[in-house]
Amino acid sequence: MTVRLYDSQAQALRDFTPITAGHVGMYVCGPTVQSSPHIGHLRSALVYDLLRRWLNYRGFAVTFVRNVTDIDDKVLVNATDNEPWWALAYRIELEFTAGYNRLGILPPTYEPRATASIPQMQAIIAELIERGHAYAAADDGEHGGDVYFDTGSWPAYGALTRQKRDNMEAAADADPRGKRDPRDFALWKGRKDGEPASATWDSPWGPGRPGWHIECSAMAERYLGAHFDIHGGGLDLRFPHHENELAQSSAAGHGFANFWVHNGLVNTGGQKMSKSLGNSVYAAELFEQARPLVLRYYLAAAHYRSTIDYSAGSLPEAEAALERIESFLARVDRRLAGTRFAGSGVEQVPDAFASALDDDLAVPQALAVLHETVRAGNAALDSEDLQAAASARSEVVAMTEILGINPLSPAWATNEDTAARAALDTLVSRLIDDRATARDNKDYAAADRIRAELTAAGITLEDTQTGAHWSLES
RNA sequence: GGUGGCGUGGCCGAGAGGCGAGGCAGCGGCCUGCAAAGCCGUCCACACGGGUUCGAAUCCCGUCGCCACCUCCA
Repeated sequence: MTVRLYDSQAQALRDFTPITAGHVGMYVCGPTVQSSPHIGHLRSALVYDLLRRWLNYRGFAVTFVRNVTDIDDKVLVNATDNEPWWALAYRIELEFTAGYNRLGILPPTYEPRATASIPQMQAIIAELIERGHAYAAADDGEHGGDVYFDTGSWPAYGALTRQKRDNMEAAADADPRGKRDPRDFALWKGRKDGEPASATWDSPWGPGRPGWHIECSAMAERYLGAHFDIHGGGLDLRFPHHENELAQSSAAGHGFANFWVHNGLVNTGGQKMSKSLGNSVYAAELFEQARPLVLRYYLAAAHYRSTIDYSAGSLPEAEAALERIESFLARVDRRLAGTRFAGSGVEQVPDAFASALDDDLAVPQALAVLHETVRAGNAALDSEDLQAAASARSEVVAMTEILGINPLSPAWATNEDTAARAALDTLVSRLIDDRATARDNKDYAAADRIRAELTAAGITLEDTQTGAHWSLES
């Protein structure tokens, strides 16, 4: 039962062995809080939530760090006179947190903001200058204060994405400022005219702010140590962000990440989402279209490394698949109520499910096991094999619990599930009784009229051995 | 120019040398007063052309098409 993970740096599956037995340190690049969360952000966070839950289940104590990049070019650009950068950053951060919560994504062990680790960033920069891998740009009176990483001084530069420095497109840099080489990247950005004092920190190289890449290096090391187990993030961060993190941390003499994990992106219409195409799918509209549980199921269902192509039909399909699981659980609990099988026993996960997740978090195969168990459970109910039905039930609960999609979990309950539902039940039950009477009298016309009325109102009836059952059409 | 990925049945989406993943939709049957739900069956796919092999969707070579990264991006 060894967990295997695909390490993007090795470009291969590797057996996962933690640096410290029984413990896992995991760093995931969180969002730059510059604009509202979209479907891709949700997927990324969810992927690492699943990995974390699985490592947890496998007995590892996981220290999970996901940062908030609250100071960066984009944050400053999107700030306005009415909303300073720090207010914007916090407002957006709250949107992300709300989205994560709704999807049942567990809060990280630590969620550091970049602005709270400036001294740690400066310490790494100083170390890099000391070792000859970084330089302060020549002060031409305009560009003073910048510090750059000297990519030419680090032969391993390009190791993560297997690119040779000589082959890198270098001309795209519109503003080389004080760089010695266009491929060098900023560790420290000297304050520019017009930048707010609140976004400026003192440093040995003059006032300014940190570069994006150094933020993650510093926060990862601050909370997990110089050598930790897993570094995750979106595939699009591989280069330059992660390549740069790796270069600067290694050049500073730190072991850094043992495994690099990258999640696939979410496309729409076969293309990546971008502001210029205007095809971004934001979290807010997704939550309008589907229950959070459905959204979680949908985003978790594809393998974490594959690209998902989101389309209008995606969520209804996920809804249908999920309803199979939900209706089985409802059905089995109804049947088992009052029997000696009620209240499931040991909730264990089938071996096939566990080995699927051990194998590079193969959620699709794990879901196949889940659906097969649901079918077996339904078949057991059909044949009145309550023992088998009860064991299918406990397996289903255990599996969905690990994936965070247990429909019975209180996390998914809404307020309308309580008071309003009870009131509705009183009314619907009366109609169901009337219909039962009609059916007893073979007055099917009257019975069907009642059912049609309920259907029109969005209520579905199911006749079962224990009488008619109603549910709201979702 | 460099780096990486993808092309699977009506749709979504796994797999990765020999047993028809799973879901959705469709069709047939069972059940039902009729439905619904459920179960059983059915729909035997892997871009194209070569090759290796007893056997290839899976490996090799080539071709075509699509995408991503190399510039801010989960």
